[in-house]
Amino acid sequence: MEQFVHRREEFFQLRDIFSCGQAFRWKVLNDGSYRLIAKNRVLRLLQKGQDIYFYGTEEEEFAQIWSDYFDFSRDYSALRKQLAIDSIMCDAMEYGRGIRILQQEPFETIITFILSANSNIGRIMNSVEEIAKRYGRYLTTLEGEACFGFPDAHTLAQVQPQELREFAKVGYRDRYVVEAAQMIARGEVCPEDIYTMDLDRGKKELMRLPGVGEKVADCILLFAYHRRESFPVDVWIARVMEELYFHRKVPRKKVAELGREIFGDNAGFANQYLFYYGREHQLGKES
DNA sequence: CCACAGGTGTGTC
DNA sequence: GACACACCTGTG
Repeated sequence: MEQFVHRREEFFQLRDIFSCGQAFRWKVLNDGSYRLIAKNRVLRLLQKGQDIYFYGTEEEEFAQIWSDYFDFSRDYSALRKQLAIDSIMCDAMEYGRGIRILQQEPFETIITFILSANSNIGRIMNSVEEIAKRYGRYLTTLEGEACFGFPDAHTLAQVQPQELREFAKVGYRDRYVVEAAQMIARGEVCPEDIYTMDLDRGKKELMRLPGVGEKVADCILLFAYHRRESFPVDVWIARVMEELYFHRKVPRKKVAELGREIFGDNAGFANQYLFYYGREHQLGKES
């Protein structure tokens, strides 16, 4: 019998957590459970109502690794009360009831969000999968499929950009990925240091990496460094905010500023609820 | 075949 | 600092 850990949580839905655009290495299996690859480990998650079963781990590892990864120490009930400032947020939070912001690994998050620029979730997931298959460590085989971890900076630093383009279909982002990995491998940018920086300083540091602009830096800060005040503005968030809050066209930079003003310290959570709600309902799109 | 989606980098004013 | 435009691939 495979080892597992059981938790019961009101605000936790695998579907919401994985399809809200923050993570790319998950898959729904035949029985409706989810397979997640993270931290060079494979986890299988099964949810029945508010009961969540984490297969392939035990209490000690769960406490050490997965508890923080799934943000178990946060009181989502209290967070939701703080964010219930208007009917828009209430609707968005009801729709994305089970969203949690994951605490993912910095290097993997940096690379996957470099790939995310000017792309879409399906394509990003394919690219990341191919990169792991080719350069990552073999972990285990699940339902006949081999699972690989995400490679480290030293490994990706030695890859030929052209190879990445051919195998992983990353397009012109090939050199961004390799050059960013090289800067990190050389210690020019140190992902660990960013944990201790304030938001602006951390953002500036990340933006030294090629392919990392305002939006990607904000995503990395939110999804890897758990900076909940970060407010990434992509095309969806811009549309949702313009349609629901501003009722006019607003420049990206201003949307980010206003988002932080409206939602304060929990702007990142508001952002995720609104993104998920807006994108699923195709809000603000013409025709 | 063509249109469209999607952030960043670069070049121009 | 504001803008236009190129960049690559998948999908409709």
